Amino acid sequence: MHDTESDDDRLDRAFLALADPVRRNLVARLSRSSATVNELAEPFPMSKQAVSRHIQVLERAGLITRTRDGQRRPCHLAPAALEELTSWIDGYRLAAEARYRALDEVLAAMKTANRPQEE
Amino acid sequence: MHDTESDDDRLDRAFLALADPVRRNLVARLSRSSATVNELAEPFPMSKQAVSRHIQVLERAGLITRTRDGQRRPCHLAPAALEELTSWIDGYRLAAEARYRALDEVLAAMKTANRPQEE
DNA sequence: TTGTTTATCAACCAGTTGGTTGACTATTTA
DNA sequence: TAAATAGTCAACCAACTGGTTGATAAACAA
Repeated sequence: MHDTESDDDRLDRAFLALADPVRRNLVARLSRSSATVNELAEPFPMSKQAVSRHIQVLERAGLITRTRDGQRRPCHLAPAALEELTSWIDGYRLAAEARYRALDEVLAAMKTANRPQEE
Repeated sequence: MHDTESDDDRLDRAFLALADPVRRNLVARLSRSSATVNELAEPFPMSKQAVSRHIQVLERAGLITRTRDGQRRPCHLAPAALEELTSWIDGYRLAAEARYRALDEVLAAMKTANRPQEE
């Protein structure tokens, strides 16, 4: 299923999944322990169906996995998927920071070169 | 400006901003160097207005800043905002990983306790 | 001043998201 | 078997996204 899905699609779904306070709250909750739909839905002032759909969004994004335990469908956080996101972000963040540091050095060097005789 | 905005709102905007391949491409481009709207729009098969709006989404999310240079409005990546996102994710990722490691140890201990005489 | 370049604003439209309620499946329990 | 529990599916609706085109503002250049 979904053999031909691009990295872009995966990142789209993952970042979109995190762009909602309810779903981020679910991620936070699941980082403490796995939980069922009912357990996850309980704190929220909305229908269980709405929470179930939020869970599906997280699952399709690969951020959580689900197992079967009788009639329950426990949800488990998928740390590896979270790690992919931080890796993506950090690649560009570190490149930009390195560039800014290099620019600072150039500016510092120019400043020194312009006033070689000062203190 | 915007004194009464919650962390949730900021994270909503930032993750939503990254949940689009065009905007992620802009982030990647800006990690190499700052650039104007025209420069950023050039590679995309869409109107300059559409790219301008993507840039506004990134700016409102705090992921980029803009300066003025005559009639140009150069865009610059904001590494600190990216770092906030990785921090948020990593907090929960590391908690989950630690919990899973602890569970592995419990399971390993139970296995050993059940078969104390087996090698 | 006149015209060119850079960038944004406004109106419009198709598709998606996030909530609702009601019906349904599947599993467990009496 | 019948009834309760866990969860999903389907239809509906308001709000938002992401693209379009046309008009506009602001800074340069002639």
